[in-house]
Amino acid sequence: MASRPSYYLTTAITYPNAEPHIGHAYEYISADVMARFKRLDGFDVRFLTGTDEHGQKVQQTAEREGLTPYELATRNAQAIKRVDDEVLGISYDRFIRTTDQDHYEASQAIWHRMVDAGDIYLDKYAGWYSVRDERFFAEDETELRQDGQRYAAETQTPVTWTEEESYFFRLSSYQEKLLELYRTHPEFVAPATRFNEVIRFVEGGLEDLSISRTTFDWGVPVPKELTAGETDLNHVMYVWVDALTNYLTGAGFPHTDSEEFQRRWPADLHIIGKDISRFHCIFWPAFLMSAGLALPRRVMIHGFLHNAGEKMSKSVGNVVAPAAWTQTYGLDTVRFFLLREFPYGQDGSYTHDAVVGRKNSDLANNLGNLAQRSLSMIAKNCDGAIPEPAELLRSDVEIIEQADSLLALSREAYQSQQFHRALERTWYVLGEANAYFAEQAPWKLKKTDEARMRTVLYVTAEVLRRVALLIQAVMPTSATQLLDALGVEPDGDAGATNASNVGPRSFAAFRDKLVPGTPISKPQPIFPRHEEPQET
RNA sequence: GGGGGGUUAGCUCAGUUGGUUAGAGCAGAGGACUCAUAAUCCUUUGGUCGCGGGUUCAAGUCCCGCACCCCCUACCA
Repeated sequence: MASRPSYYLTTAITYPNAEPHIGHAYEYISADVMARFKRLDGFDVRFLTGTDEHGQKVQQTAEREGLTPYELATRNAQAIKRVDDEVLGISYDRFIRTTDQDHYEASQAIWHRMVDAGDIYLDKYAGWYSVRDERFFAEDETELRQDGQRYAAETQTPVTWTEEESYFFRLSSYQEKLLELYRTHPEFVAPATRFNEVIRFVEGGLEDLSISRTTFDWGVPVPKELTAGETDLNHVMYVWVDALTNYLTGAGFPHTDSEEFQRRWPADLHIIGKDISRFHCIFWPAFLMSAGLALPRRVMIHGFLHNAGEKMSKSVGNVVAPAAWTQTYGLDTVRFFLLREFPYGQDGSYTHDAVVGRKNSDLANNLGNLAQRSLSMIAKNCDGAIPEPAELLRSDVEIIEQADSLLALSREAYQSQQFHRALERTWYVLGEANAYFAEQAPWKLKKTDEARMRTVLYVTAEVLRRVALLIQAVMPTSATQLLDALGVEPDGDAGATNASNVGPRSFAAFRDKLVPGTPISKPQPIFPRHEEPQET
């Protein structure tokens, strides 16, 4: 167990102020696929997801609804967890809440470390504040109008000069260190276009960062022993200090000597959306450098999903709930579609026709039908058991070798989260397998050369087994059904836990072979075509 | 305003350091087969590579200009 390499990955934690939509599901699913793939590949995986519950908005919403902030956060966190559990089948190892007790300890501990490093100081945050927008604007983002009042150019709201006591983090002193990090670790952020934006931003100069608030109290308190003698005000941490630290909490911080922390930190992968790349690619490594902690190995920034090219928004009314999709198309289809259709890291535009196209063409026709036709022939013509192959011919060896190549190719693609590449190549091989099957025409061989027929059916089943192993991460339920249908010994859980590290359904068994004589049952279609609901 | 990216078949996109007749999938057309989920296989229609110049023996691929589209330009999560 301990000898297996660790793989620690995280999603962003969600701010629980709205129902999760398909864009959230995209992040959870892609991280889940990554986690399952690594577990199936023998890694000791830890997969963290959860909710970011502090901040002024939660506090205000709670007040409006007559709840305490914690009650509101709990209610909404449960709604998100329910989507993970009941709608999307997310195999997280811990659902972390930033209100968890150990997270308070972790947040205060990293703050302590940054103070010890001399990177935190008390000052005043001053700027043009818009009460209506609840945010500050820079001088050049405002305009003085005829009425003598200053307005925010972006939102047209009046602003007033406001000074507020705040602790600051010496971000400015990390500019060169960050650039050095980017230079020496080109794999630290992907995709490259996002990374370039980050680099250019840092090159443009960094100002110190305000990292505490005194105007509300729903947050992790800055330890009193650290503020004594400096201020009488109660400071809570700026939410991003608290939020980012969840990744450390999930690894056992602040117990840096613990076996858990030693094993899990640094994280191998943070999966995030493009809206929060700055926090993860600039602030986060700077905080960690200050705290004397190792940096995560990679930040992967996924794109946003658009509904038929339009941004999802409540006002337009085109927001898709994950459950609406899984009910319409099926969970495995949704998972497959999201990873196959869009290059990970780019924005994607979905339509009903696009989902149905993938479901019918890729799943039902190319994969489902190949399984159904080959397994049906085995059930009817081979005494209902995996047949014994005769000597393999060149064409047999070639298709087996193509299937074989998919493991290395998938590993490489997953290593850089190029999910679509792995799937694209897998379906190319399935196309080759369909051509092989048609060319060999086992239904004709049945009348002329039964031994050859058995060989063709065996080879086809063997290709299907390897494909099924690999796609467990993407479509755990369907792939499990396919492996069942192929008579592969039941084992593991399609990557849901480390129980999938070894055994006949792990990647360790990729080059094993189907055992002739293993009985199979009469096949049932695993990937049905899409049926439009009856119009009435 | 400044910086960056994009514009290739009906649709979604690949196109390496410039080099022979510009590719894939889906959709469309024709044929084959009948094991299979009206699935599969074979063949095939379809592109002035946004527009205009330029460099070069040779440009989708480099340079300049133009037109649209998108992203970034710090403290809302």
